[in-house]
Amino acid sequence: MRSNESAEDYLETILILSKKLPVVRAVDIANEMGFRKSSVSIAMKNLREKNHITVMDAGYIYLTDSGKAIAETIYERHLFLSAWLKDLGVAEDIATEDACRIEHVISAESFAALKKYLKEKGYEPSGE
Amino acid sequence: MRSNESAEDYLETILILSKKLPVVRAVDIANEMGFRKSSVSIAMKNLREKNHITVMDAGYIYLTDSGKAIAETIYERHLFLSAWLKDLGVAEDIATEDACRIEHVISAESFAALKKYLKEKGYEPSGE
DNA sequence: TACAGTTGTTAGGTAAATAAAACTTGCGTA
DNA sequence: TACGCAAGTTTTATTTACCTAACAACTGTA
Repeated sequence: MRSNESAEDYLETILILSKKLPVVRAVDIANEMGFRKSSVSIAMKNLREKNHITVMDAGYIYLTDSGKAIAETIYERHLFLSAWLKDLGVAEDIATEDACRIEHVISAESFAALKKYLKEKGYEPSGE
Repeated sequence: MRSNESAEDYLETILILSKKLPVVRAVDIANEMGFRKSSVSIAMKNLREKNHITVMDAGYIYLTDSGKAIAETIYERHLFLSAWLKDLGVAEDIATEDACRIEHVISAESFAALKKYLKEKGYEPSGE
């Protein structure tokens, strides 16, 4: 249903992997997300055409400014949303799963309101 | 992306229309959701095959017990989620749009936690 | 050098959800 | 009765996102 949920997920995964690995390749993304290499290959072609990533000759994938902006927006939502759910008493794994879905559909306005609320409560998510 | 988001939306719309109209027809659903009659016709066929609705000879659409259960679950989430967002200071129209999306992706566990939180704050959504 | 393993791409296919177009059916009214 | 409109269905097409299978290119090692 959602417009760019798939692309957002790939970009977020690239951001997360780039924090863990020296370089990010298509196969790393496939392993992380549980998709086939062919699916990742096509997704990377789409992200390249939209100028959200650049791919080196060796196959190393880097976020462009626009790709990084999207990835960081989604990742920040993920951190705050999972924190909010854990704050409500939800188990960590379920909070994480829900954050993975809600992060793609919540509006900027609603997220800003949640972030303000959490910050007033003194919460600052790790990983920021 | 989600498994049943489309079916859930149709069922919720049927529930809401049944509160407003004496009978619910496919064309009413099409008008309410902004989809074509053909799309609704195919969606109703799918809901019929899953026994979530029954359709009278005159074209009147009724929820079965299973269809009503799904519709009421989603609609309850809608009411609480939009209330939560308004409580956080989000404008009503945006809170409603966000609730329409989040209601399909939040887990039962997380929703129960939010509901408990809102009830402790004394909130009881209208329309329940 | 030859072979095996890894990586990435391409081609073709499937499923879900919606749209467009053409059709049937039924109803009301002139 | 005949016309016209509203409602519903069917068929075909499109888009998105995934799959499998086949293959090319590179790397390391025997």
